[in-house]
Amino acid sequence: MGEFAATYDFASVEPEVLARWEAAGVGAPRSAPGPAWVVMMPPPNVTGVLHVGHALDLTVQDALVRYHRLRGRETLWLPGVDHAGIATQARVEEELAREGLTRHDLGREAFLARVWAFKEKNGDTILQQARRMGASADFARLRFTMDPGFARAVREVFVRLYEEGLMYRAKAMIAFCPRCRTALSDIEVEHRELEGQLTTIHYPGLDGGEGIDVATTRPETLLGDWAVAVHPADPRYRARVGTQVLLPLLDRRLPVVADEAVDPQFGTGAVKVTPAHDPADFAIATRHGLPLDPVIDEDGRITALGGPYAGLTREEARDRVLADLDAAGLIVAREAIVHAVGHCERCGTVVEPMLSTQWFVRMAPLAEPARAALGQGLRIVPDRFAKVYLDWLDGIHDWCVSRQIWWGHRIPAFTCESGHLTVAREDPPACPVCGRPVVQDEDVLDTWFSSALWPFATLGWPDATADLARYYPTQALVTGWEILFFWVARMVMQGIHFTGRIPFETVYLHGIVRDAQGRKMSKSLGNGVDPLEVIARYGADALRLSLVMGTTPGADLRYREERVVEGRNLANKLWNAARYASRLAEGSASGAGEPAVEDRWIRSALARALSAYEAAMSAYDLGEAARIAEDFFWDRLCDWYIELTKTRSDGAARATLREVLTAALVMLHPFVPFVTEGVWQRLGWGEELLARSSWPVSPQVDHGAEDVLETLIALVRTGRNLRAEVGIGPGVAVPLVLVPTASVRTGDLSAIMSQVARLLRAGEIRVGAAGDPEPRNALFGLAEGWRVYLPLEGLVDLDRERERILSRVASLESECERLAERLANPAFLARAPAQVVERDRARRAVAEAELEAARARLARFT
RNA sequence: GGGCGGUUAGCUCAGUUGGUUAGAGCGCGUGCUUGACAUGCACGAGGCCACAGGUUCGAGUCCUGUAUCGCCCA
Repeated sequence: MGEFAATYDFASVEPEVLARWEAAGVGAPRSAPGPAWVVMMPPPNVTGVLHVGHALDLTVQDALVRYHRLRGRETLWLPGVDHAGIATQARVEEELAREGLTRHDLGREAFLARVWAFKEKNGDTILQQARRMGASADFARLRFTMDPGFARAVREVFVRLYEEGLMYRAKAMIAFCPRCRTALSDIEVEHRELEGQLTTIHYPGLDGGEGIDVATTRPETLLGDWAVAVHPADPRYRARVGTQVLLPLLDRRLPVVADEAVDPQFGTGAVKVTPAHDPADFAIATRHGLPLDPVIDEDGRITALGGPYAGLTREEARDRVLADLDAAGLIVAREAIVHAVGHCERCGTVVEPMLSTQWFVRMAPLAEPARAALGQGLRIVPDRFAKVYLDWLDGIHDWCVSRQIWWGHRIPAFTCESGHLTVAREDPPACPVCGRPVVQDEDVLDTWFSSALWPFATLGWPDATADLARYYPTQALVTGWEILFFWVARMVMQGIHFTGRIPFETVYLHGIVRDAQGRKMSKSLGNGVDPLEVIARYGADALRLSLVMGTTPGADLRYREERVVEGRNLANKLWNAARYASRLAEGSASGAGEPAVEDRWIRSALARALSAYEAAMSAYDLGEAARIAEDFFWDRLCDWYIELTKTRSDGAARATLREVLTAALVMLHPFVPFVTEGVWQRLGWGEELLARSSWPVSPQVDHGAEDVLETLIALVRTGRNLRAEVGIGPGVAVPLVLVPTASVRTGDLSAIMSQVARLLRAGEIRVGAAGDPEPRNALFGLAEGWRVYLPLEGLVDLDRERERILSRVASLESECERLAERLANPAFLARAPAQVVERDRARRAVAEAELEAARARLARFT
């Protein structure tokens, strides 16, 4: 490995480090005692390219897995790809459309061959990009949700659920997307508030009756009406229940029925009943034995039931129906109304509620154990999502899992001419009941149905494999909160049902990455950020750090380039600290090993940083851990420790720097793996790979050294402040006089005096005794109870200096007053914890001593 | 309609079980070619913690309400 250049060049170091990791197989699990730490990568879509949301998800997982690897656990991060039924099929159909073809022109088999070809070509794009981000997954174990083994697991699950009565086929109201041309589950429908029109239509009475006015937001569905319903207790309509009215435009006779489900407050209190296209209407129709014929087909067009309107789209039909009603004088009123309209979550098309025969999973029996799992082995981070999870389980609906597309796991259900239904693990050659030929169900399963098996089907289930025994259940599942229901909850249900184990201990939910203005990234806005482009400009470490820092679990975060720059700067700082350390190591050590006070202090600071870091990591607060590590490295290690030891080259200084810099590299490695590894290679201090090195042994906290350094830092800061106050540049050595007040904590400054002098660029330095006279014409400051004087004959602006001391006196006075007041309060003394009282007493002592010193200075100031 | 979250420095955000005079980065001002780093160093300015009540010896933190922005569910 090369030398240290003056600035860090991520463009050359990152690929070099990546090659080294891949050659060493860093992602492969290495046997270690104790349980393995496992995380399953949420499989990205086979159609996808890496976006910044993946980048966040991958960064979090990689940071966790690298951390646990460094802690000595056997780790497995299993990557994969999802076949993404509807999305992938749509992509290939788009390709075909450019050739003037549809999937029906090809036929099912040829079409699927084409999709597989697409998958082979594009399938691992995201995972290749994930590697470039430093993702230390075990790519040798890459899984695909349509692999033969996975397909077997999906089929096994389907058959078992069927055998257990949890999978059934039924005619029910489902949501249908006319554009995707498939049924959807209820949670794939996104409700959007839209401005619409509430149209009140007059349905004429029959045989001279007065008729009824009904209100609707969907006038076109009138063509599919089979009744008008009113509330049984509604006095306005009670007399008309049992009579008939005439459906406008089609002259169909409709009964007036009474049903509790009608809200008398809404509209006119009378509703039209379109049984095949509204869940509430369907319920009414079932109760009253009405026909259920559909009026809108799977293309979103009017069926033959609509008579002259047949073949029109829903939108066209609405316009025509309204125009015709208007012409007939049957529109009573129109008013604007805001109402929720269901849209296809994927393509945005208005979904059509439709009566249809589909496969469903009975969810209530699966939901109950998933509910109980929370708090008994399952936790969600952040925990406020626990309530969302529970609420959803409590109101769960049966899951429509059949999809009218070709790309996916085909439903293993077979019917013969006689209508016997067979659901089987192996394709039956003939009907087991009557021996006649069978045909397989045309539909495929919802992609999420197979995703729900991800944690165990990837490990070989239903076989009892060694991997399954070793790596299941897993430790964490990292994903965005937006798929808590779609994926996470269903994994919990299926995991418990089929393995008897909760599939992961912790669900870590992160937010979505928004643009700098807080807007969702989208293709139409063109505000998306391409992670690869960011990596090309700033390096993968910079991107990773920007995604982890300044974020909290569950909260959305804004992408800001400034933060990426911050990451790049940290990488450069790490590089340069290592560069300094390698230079220090070059010459021979002068003198041996008694550690100086700053050596003891930095090790104490390391102890504190390690313990805070570990606590943050176990709380999955990665942003906090990263901040702790960065702060230790940059503030404590670079700004103070290295500066304090620049004149030393003794054995203790070298050993200490090596120890604390190593620890800083290890702590930062999960977040910025490339630069830390690159630096480690060049330092050659230990293990071949930092990624596989071991966790630092924590030193002891050293209170004595901390007290001394706290004083040192305060003195230096105060001195620098005074220098800056009068604009004395670093070229001028100034004299310095330190005089203790009654309350100093560190009375003996001899150990640090030369350091203070050097960091302040002080010339002559004198430590006085408590009673010493005040120097004349000196700048005055206070630090940790010490009076700090810079005697600068001729350079002191007397008025300004008096002003400054006056303001210091004022602030000390208010502090003393505040503390005195508090300490005089009997309630405070009686109820506050003893240590709080003690601490405030000590504070008062310091403040009073400083106030006295400041007043004395003011009094003698000339 | 039900629920959740945000509101803290010019900007983006931290702030653990209530306990110093509320922090960081960026930005801003001033000064520095200090022998790792100007992708850097030092010093500084900048906050009625959305608002109003309440609990408490003590509230950015807990409770109630209001405003406002966003999200989820129906």
